[in-house]
Amino acid sequence: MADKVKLLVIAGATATGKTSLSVELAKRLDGEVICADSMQIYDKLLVGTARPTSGEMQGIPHHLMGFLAPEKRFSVAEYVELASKCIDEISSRGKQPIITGGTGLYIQSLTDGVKFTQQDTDLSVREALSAETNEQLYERLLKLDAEYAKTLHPNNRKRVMRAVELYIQTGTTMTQQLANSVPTERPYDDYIAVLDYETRDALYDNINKRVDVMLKNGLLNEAKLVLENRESYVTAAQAIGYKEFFPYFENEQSLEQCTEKLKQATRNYAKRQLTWFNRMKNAMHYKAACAQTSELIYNDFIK
RNA sequence: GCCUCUGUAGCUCAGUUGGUAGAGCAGAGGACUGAAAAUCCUCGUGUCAUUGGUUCGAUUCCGAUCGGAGGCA
Repeated sequence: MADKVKLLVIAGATATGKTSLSVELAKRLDGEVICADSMQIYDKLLVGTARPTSGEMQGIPHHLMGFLAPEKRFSVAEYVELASKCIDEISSRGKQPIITGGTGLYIQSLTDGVKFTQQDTDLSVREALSAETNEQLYERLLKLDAEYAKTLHPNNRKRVMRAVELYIQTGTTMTQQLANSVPTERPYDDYIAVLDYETRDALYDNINKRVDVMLKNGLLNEAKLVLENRESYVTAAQAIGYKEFFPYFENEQSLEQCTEKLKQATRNYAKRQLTWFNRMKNAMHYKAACAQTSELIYNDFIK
């Protein structure tokens, strides 16, 4: 019990100030930051993913940021593996690991210590299944794993397909995986702080302003890059902040329209993040609430 | 000044052959185990511009008034 690594996690929706807060806490705790963000891991995409600049990092080492070519796919399983190693490595040097990011799935899987079923990267099954309709896929899943199928809506194609794929490739059903993947004991002595604003309006206001700043910082150049490579940037092209400008480049919509669309998409995304973190707040391991000041989190963490 | 079209949910618009109305988007809530910034689910009462008339009954038909758009002078 005592030899568990102490882990600080700074979670929260986009534009809640995770970056500056984690740098501040890293300074006080002699720590290093590990990214828990599904898009900031990619190289070449800085402005749109709000990756911290070297100025913002203030000399604090940041890991798992911009290390992957945008052409590469990535997955939670890989994330948990890489982040775990990173935590151990930082901790072995006597530094405090700090996880910072907004991808709920990554954070939860890491802190719960989810053990994913061994599976090779093989897209052939997925490709083979892609010809089937939602109904056909759902029928298939009902036969393989009715229990899990009942928790999904037939329209949720990606999830249905993944569950089928999991079984075909590994012989394990999703129900089995869910039952066996979470260890009874959490791997880290973790402390999760979730950042938020007093009101929804304040959050949305900040998001809108940040989009305007991104545009001044050259967001359109990155968007153009993503547009030109949208075939190969499989995962990265899904990032919010690029695809919204495609209609502008294709002379279908004005820059203003696209900018509004981007602000809206970001607000919608923030809402989804809030839902995720709200659920985490209700779980046992959640400890701090709505703290925008480093003081509160710092004092609570070092207890 | 005249003519035509138009005024319905925060926005864009359907619709009611007269029995008080519904989509998309926005917004709110939720789910989430190898694409997760992805994907998916649930939630729709609003003086149907105002005001008279016809009618058992008008948002729907007729008139007037006030907005808006276009056309002709």
